[in-house]
Amino acid sequence: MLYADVIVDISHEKLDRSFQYLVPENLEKEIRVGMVAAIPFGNGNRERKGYVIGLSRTPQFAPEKIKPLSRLCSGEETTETRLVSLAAWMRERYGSTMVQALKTVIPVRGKVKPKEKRRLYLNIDKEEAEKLAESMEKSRCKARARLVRALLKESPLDYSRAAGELGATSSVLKPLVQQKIIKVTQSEISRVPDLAADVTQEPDQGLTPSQEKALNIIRKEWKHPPARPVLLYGVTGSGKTQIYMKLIEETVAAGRQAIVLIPEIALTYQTVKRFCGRFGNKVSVLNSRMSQGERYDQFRRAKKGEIQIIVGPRSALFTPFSQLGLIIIDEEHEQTYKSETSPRYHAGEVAVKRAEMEGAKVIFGSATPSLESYTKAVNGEYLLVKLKDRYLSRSLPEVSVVDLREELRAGNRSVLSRKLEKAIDRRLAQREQTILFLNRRGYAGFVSCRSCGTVLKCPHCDVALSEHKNGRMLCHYCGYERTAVKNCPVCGSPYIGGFKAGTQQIEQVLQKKFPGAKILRMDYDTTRTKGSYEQILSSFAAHEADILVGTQMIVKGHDFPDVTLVGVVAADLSLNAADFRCAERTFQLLTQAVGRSGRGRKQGEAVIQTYHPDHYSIQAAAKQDYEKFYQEEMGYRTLMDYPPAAHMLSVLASGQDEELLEKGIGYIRKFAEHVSEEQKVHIIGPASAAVGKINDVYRKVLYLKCTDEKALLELKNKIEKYVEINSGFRKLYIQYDFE
DNA sequence: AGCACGCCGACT
DNA sequence: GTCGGCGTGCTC
Repeated sequence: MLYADVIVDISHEKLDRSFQYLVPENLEKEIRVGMVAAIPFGNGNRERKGYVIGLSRTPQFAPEKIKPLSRLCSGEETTETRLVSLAAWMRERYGSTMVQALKTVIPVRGKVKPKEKRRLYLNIDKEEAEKLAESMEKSRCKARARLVRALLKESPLDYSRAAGELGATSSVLKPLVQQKIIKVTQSEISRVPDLAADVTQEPDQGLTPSQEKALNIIRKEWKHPPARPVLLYGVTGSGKTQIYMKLIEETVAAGRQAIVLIPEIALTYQTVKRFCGRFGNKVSVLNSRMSQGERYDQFRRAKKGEIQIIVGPRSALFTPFSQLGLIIIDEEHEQTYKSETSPRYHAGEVAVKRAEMEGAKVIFGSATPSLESYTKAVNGEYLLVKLKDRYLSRSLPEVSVVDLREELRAGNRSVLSRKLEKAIDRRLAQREQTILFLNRRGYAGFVSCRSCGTVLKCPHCDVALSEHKNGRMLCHYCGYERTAVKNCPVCGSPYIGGFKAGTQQIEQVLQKKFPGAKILRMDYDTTRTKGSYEQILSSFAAHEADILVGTQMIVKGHDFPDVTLVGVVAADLSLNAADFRCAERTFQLLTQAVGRSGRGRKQGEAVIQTYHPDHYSIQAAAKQDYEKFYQEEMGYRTLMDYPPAAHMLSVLASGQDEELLEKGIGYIRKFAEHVSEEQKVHIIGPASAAVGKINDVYRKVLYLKCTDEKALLELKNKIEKYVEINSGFRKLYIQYDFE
């Protein structure tokens, strides 16, 4: 007896789980996970569509009550079935529930009603309706009367409003419709977002010889299977986007579709503009501020073939194109490609998998490839294509590194070194623009005691509180708030205060030093409202200000031709994070920041301020030398058994009962030790997670390192089973994450 | 979502 | 008693 786990294709939260069906013997050989099946559902055994998400030999439900499924719908593969099998692969690869995986892959099966809006009309004239309502009130048809009265006041009436405010359930509505008193229409309301109104037609400018050369290498690789994914490594400003566009054009011309992933839509406003300009109504854009419904509409348009290209963040990867031909992952090294919620998938990996399933090609692009991708390229798993020249042979900026310790010794206590200050002054005199980059958000960051080192923390979340302008202390996780302290709560010292290096301070310092300069600030505070990103960026691009001060968000993918100076205020801020990838992140941020300078006709300059001028990530970034950085960093990863030298799995357990949590994760450790005896698995922890407590839920983490990826995956599966079988883990929530 | 079941008020 | 509206709960 073979049973199939099926998710019913009805959008309702209560049905958001699987149901078991018996597989008829003649279908046993044919059925696969991911197929769509017709199933009898509910009391009336109405036929429904369902996704097969699992197969097993054991019934989870009273066997006599399990109905057989009627038939398999699609012999041939459809977009949906492929996406469902992709979800099945993700479930296995990243360790999540099938429902979670399916939800990420086939979105918007939930509260938001799909595309159409149901509306109710009165089908009889008003007098008649008035009489009818009266007679209904007299008889006991109160709910019906309510509905008719509402329709007398307002016609048409939204079905959602009728169902919500008036409590008109189907058993109220249905008889009225049958008696032809009320008419229901299903009008389609398309929520097509207004693409950047100021899109300008971008002509095909033609390619430089080095771009042409890179294109030919890619075309050649893709001509003959197996077509490997391509890692396009091009220095900042080398014109990767033009290569993407050419490849997209060819894909669309061949009757296939393309997905372009970018880190965060709002950050690459200019990129979006360029795509819209080049491809017009063939392209659609998804962004993270869009509602679920808007997103759903775009997916539906893609499915119907109304668009050929989609540009969007991570989730755009699951656009249901029927003939997917190309997936581009721009700024491939970005952290946003890794999902923060279960399944904790990496868009790059999933892209390769989806492409493999659908016969599409993948291209990764970056000026600072992640160590993972570059290693794969070095090993020949990806094809490495280099773009070494800047577009139109503009040269890279001149970079200098300033030792902040020296500055202090020389008596300069300002956040601006003498060198940086002079450089800004020169730019102002020449009417050129400056970008100052600070890798920190908010006003003052954490507050610490200069005498004993105590840091003020949130009592619920175990993270440092940040001081805000109004003098209050805030927790950025749970919103806990308290007043500022005058004395250290531990040693009583009055020397307690913030680490003064926020964007606001820098703005104030600049204002004082250069009273005539126009300054723009861009950070989480100034970009909270819709459209403010675009406003600030276009204002700066139009040279309406001389200096732009901001956090990481300003260093990504913008072209400001008048910027000839980039200053990194404190490179150490990202270098001292408690994370094995902090050197990589620092190198990436610095390289990208430096690359913002001198993208126009004039030669650019960059100044990096730091307390660690000799660190290899800073040195390599200053010289824009990726190879050098890669060698150094890979040495460190290999020495420490960190990815990509080894593979690492983190097991995050969380729960409200701290004691139970400690016990549970201890058992997992013991189990892992026991199971992996023969393999060389290093187990680290358990330790408190980076954020040890969120909203009074404790979190502990266990790290498992192993050079053999398959062995680690197997170990994860075993732990998953172990946790499932033992009821002691019922009150703990376990998440898996391949780093 | 859509169907059956059972409660409850009104009328024979 | 009986009829029928209307809320509730379940669906492998």
